Amino acid sequence: MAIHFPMFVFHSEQTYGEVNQLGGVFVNGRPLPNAIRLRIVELAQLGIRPCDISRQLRVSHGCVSKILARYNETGSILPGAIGGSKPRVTTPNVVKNIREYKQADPGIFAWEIRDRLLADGVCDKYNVPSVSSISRILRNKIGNLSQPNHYESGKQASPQPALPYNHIYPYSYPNAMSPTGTKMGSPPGVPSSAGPVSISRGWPSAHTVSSILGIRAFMDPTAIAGAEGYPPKMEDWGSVNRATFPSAHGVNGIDKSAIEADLKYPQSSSTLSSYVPACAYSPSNQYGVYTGPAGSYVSPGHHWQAQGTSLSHPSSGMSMHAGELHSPMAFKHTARDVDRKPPSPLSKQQHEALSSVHGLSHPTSSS
DNA sequence: GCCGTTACGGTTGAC
DNA sequence: AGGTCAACCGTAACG
Repeated sequence: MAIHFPMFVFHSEQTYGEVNQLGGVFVNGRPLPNAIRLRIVELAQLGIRPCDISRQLRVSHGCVSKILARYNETGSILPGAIGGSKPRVTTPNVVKNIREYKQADPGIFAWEIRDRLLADGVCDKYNVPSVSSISRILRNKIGNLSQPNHYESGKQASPQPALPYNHIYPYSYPNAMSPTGTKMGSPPGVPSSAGPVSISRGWPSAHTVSSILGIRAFMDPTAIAGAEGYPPKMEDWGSVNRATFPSAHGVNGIDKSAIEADLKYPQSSSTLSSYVPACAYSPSNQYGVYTGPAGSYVSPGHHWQAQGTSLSHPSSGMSMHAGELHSPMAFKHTARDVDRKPPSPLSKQQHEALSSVHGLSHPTSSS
């Protein structure tokens, strides 16, 4: 077979990505959209084989394998935390102590804090933060104590992170819909200034979930800001896991709002916790949808809706409703496969699952 | 043909 | 402010 060059897709709609051997669109270095991840797990739970899922969703089998393995292990469909580094000296305990010192004496100097960390035995001479690190901690993690932010106030009460890593990290999806439903006009990589919320970075992507799924939320300031308005802190990574997720809301059932939240902020929404427990999350993992002609994972304008199957994790008993993945993928051969050689007798449910993926729209095959 | 694993080129974000 | 680096990503290829 011919050598396959990943095609670089760049749309007039300001989306881009590459096309894999299966015709699916992906963005190198970035996780698949949660919608796809969810679909993978969903189909697997219907008994559809990974190889078929791979073909159906046009995701490499290695990726399907990885996502399913992770799901089986952690119960989470979400990708891991991307980027950052584990704190070397800025441990939660150190931050906590610094906060206390600062609260007790708002005028305290960084060097005094440093001395106190040593004196109190919080740190030893080998791991005590530098003065500059302390300054950064004060600036970035503690901020103005007279105006405690949600994150800190929320976190303070608990030794565990209240949230996973990234609930509010908006990418500026070039083709993402603005809160008003209008397309963002910013070119890739250029933070949009149109919205009330400053988008920290541009994320040119063909995976704009918003366009695939019609999710507005990536650009929705209120959604982006979430309840906290602050990103979770990296130092909590180590303890961020399913056990740390509050299960208050989670009745093992994830409803549409949860899915939407998921799509918006992959790991952060507490509503997600029941099925995305394991995320140590990087704020940035979400991008959207695959709009490339080759990929066309989801038809723009559709909203992700919970209407189909429910997802349950064997080990946790969690379940979720999967939204329908509107994917005008070209299932030329998949339809054939199903017709000709069902991998195994598919149940009616399985057929429905597949057809929900297949038959949505025409293969655009515009690539 | 299926699937687990891994090299690779890429992104991310705390330090 | 900007570079570093270790985390992650999905694909492609191998066995």
